[in-house]
Amino acid sequence: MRRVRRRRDEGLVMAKQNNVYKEAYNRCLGLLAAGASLPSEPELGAALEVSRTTVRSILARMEECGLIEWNKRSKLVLRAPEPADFFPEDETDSLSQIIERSFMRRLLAEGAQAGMQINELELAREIGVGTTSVREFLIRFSRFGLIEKRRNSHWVLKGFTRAFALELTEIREMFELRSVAAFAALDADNPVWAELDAMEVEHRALLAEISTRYPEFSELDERFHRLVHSVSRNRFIVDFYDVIAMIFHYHYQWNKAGQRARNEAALHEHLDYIAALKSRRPEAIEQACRRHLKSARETLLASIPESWQ
Amino acid sequence: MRRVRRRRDEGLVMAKQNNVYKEAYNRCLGLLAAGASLPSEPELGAALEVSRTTVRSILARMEECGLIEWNKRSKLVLRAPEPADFFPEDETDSLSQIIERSFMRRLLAEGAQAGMQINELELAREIGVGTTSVREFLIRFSRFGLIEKRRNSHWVLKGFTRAFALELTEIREMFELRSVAAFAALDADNPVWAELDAMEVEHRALLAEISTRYPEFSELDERFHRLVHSVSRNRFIVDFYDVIAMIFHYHYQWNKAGQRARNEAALHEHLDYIAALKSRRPEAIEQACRRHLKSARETLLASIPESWQ
DNA sequence: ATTTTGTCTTTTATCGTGAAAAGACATTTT
DNA sequence: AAAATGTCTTTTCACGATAAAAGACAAAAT
Repeated sequence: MRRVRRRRDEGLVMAKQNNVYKEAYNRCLGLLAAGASLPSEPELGAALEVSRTTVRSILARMEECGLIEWNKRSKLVLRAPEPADFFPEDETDSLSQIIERSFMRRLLAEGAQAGMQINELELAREIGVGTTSVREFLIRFSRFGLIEKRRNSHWVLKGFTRAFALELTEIREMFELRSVAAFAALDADNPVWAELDAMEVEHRALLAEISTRYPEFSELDERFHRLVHSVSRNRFIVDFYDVIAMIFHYHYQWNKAGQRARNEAALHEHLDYIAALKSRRPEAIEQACRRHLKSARETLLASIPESWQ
Repeated sequence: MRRVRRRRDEGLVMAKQNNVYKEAYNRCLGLLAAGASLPSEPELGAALEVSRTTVRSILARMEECGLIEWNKRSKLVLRAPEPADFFPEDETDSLSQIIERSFMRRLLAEGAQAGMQINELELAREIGVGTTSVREFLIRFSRFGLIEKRRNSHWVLKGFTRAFALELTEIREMFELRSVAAFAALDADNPVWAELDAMEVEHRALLAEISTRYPEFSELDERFHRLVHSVSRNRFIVDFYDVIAMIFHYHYQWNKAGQRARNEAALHEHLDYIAALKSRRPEAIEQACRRHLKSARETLLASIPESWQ
């Protein structure tokens, strides 16, 4: 079943979605509430992380919508933004996000078997995008070790198996143990200590309201481990966390059973881990690190459906 | 300066180079000498690792050139191939090889500075290929940790610096030590031992004629270390050797000074390393491994021009 | 003298297209 | 019956084209 190509207002086939503009526009609506007028174009560009070209498109539409009065340097706020002013969320996603989500849904929904062929053209048609974007996504995705290319031919799914999880966690443990070893040797005035303190506060705050806020743990978990890995000062270790984060991100999506209890336990482990780091005692650090990684590995292994083993 | 687009014989702009066919054709010429007639199409396809479609194109041209007489199942060899029968080497390279070579030449020749911008369009024009191929190459190349993408914008060169070499070798040493630890625990009937024995013979043969054959060491070195890493049975460790191999491949190209002496020393280290592995004594293995990796690291560090530090 | 704005150019992201290469299936041969 | 061949379909690879987004630079404003 072939999906109809999406078209732009003008009626012609699009070459590129203006999602950067739409996403930045939505974020800029948040800035409107902050003051009576907006800063200069370069300042806005820096704040929104887009070019001045995009900033000017945003300002032009804000004027059209009666949100601001724009005259050269003066950008007076006329009214607060309403829900209707925002672009719909699905128009602000980048193509690669759309493709990634579709691809992962497919992978997890069908219980995709190892050895299965992946067809670029079919994927592109199903998602409703060009083949180039799908190809580029698959090339980027291949570093996660889940797919492999046959020259001049299809991709092969290696499968999210128990073996994959074990290989992944083996590397994770090597890298994290190496990183925490460097942690203890850090100067007392290294800004990482302040970041660690701030994170400890966040952990305690989340733990205090765990019954309602437990879904927020996933994001905090990633930030905590990225902080630890950053201490290694090794780009390969830092980059490898992308693989872990990706797997855990989808892991959290497909395995919600017992999530609250798991997150609460992990929070306690993190607090022990942080205390050990602050003690600067290598043996205590290694022990806390190993304990947490062991339970993280077990959680991951338990989440893999039997049928994929 | 813009290079003229290459064109096909028919005079139209090409969509795809038929380099798979040309490269397989050249290899098939080697098979002609072997016997009085060629095997079946599927067998040829398996031998050359191409589809039957390509095999049939090859046979058609071989008949045209008077190399064989082809009638259904019978493919009689009429004459031995001459140098003129081969396609020129530069027509058999895949686009990604062409792009990689050009890119690396640029990187090494200009003494490319860290922080330098990389422009897809400019690269594509300079090499004489489409932007899509360059984009795909850069995405694949990014996993080597030498370049980084700015969203919706250019790539940034991080530079082949001393820091890069240290980060790379740090991981390499972790991975290789982990792999050799698994080596000692291997069953006596594991085929890896036979491979190791065969490699020891190759090492001794190369060492015996080192004064003339020393350039062959590079390839043997890669095979030896890949064998070691394969024992880890971890895809991330195995795949990481691609990064090392890539760096060392170009390292050998830009630093030929003292190559003979370096290769001879490395051969001796490998032989010690192999002897240690065969002894199955963990301490001996670790010691031999560390010693070799240390000198490999020093060689790599010494090869980095001062100006890139 | 900076910073900001207006205007214009260049590059990136994405598409549709077409030849090369792979693959599927019916027919023929051993 | 199994393998090989002939024929046709589908997919991959690579291109040029075009809107979106970034970026460059001169003119204007503080």
